[in-house]
Amino acid sequence: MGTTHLESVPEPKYWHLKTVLSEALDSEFTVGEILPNERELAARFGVARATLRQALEQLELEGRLQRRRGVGTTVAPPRVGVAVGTGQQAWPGGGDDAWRAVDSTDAVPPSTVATALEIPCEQSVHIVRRSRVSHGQPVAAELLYVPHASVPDLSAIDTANQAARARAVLRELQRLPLDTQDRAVELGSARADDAKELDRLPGAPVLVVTTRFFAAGRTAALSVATYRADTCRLTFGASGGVEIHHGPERQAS
Amino acid sequence: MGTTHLESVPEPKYWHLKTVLSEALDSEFTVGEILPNERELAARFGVARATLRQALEQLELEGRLQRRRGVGTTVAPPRVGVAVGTGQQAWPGGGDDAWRAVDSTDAVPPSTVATALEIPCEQSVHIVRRSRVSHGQPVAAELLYVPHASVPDLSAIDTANQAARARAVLRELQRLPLDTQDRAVELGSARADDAKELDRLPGAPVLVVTTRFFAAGRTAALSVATYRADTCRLTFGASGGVEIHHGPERQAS
DNA sequence: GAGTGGTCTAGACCACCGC
DNA sequence: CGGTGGTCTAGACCACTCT
Repeated sequence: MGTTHLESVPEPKYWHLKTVLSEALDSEFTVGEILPNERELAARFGVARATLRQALEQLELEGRLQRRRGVGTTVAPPRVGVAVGTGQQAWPGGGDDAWRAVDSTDAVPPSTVATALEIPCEQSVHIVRRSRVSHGQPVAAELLYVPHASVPDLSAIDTANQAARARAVLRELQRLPLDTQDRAVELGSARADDAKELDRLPGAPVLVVTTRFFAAGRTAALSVATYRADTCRLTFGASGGVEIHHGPERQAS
Repeated sequence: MGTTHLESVPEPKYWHLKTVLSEALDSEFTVGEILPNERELAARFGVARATLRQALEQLELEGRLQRRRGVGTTVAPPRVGVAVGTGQQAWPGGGDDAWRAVDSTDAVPPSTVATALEIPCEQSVHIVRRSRVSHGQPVAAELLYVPHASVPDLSAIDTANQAARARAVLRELQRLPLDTQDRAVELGSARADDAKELDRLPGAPVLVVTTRFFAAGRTAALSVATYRADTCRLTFGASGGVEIHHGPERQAS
């Protein structure tokens, strides 16, 4: 009959495209190089632009590409390892801290945060915004929620200078004896304000790191940090982390 | 003059749709409930199906929805906390381990893995496959790469019984004195085989946890575990983790 | 077989960047 | 201004699951 159903499970075009592009990136392109534009690439591969974009989207998700509106699509450098937990427990804002305090406000947190802090809903807390830069690129934005009870001696603050206010909250926090902390990592999408800070579009994939700080038998602070998922590899433990992934794949038989 | 440019920055339709749907999920739906199908939803909101799908995709990415071909779209339960690091260091396969050994082969690993293991390219290693189930759902698939040098006493193995072979490798590994380990978490997309194991489509977003085990001054083993990003929240540290996120958002002013 | 989500097309217009 | 990626449309067909 001739029709030896070669592909009883034909893989989707965009999936095949992704593989082809991925191999081309390994062999024919260098980091930072700009690719042909989407319309041309689509024509070259004989697919609709939407299909090509589906492949590009995945490659961007995997940190292989970087796309910027009005500019073009470039080959991304390998993900930067970003140290998240050094092993020992520490308050935010300590000596070797990679963060920069931006400002601080006093507001009612989302109800989910209030629950985690074990405080009543509608009760306001200090909200410290911080940002983190690595290799010249913004990689993370953080909201640190600190109940008033955790920093009782914070008084007569200069409300005008927001950055100073933020630093004052962090300084007061250091004086508490830190008991333990725990951490969770999950996938999320960037809210509008985070996206702006991370130089991405709203909805961009981010890794959300939630850290709870315990002191004096209470939850003394809660940090919600959103990292750019396309450019970051979060590392835990002593050393710098592992350099793995995407590369000429040789499948285990 | 009536045109007081209400929306000088008109947010995209799919973004607005996502917000509307998200609020509807909070108030009008219960976990497990199935939503109207995509064609109907698109008609109801007066948008093209592709646009609706863009909103659904994001909600699925955030763990709010679960979509299954041939079945429908359902409201997802909150993400399950999955303990990844207990704080203390331990070999895989130890007593309280949540993993199930599947099988083991002997093959040449990808070059990136060979580099991390500090072994020559083309040198074969033990590759142990394991899978992890939580609340009755598969949540992770792992490939554990073990150089032959790390398990020298592994001899006369029953090559027929793959699962037994896997357990034998893990057992031998326990006898090594573990020095340290380090860990990295990054976003990836599921390879075809992982996707099958995780009951997802290829390309589904996953959290890739790479763990390096050091013993006797060498990298004694390397684990690459892929977790379903839509259903999992990876927790580190002692307790079960934090329950945060997506919920009626009250923005800090 | 009926109904679902997944893929794909060929177009259009918009928002943004750099010249 | 021209060129880029981002959004959106209205259709079509396919792969899958359930009954």
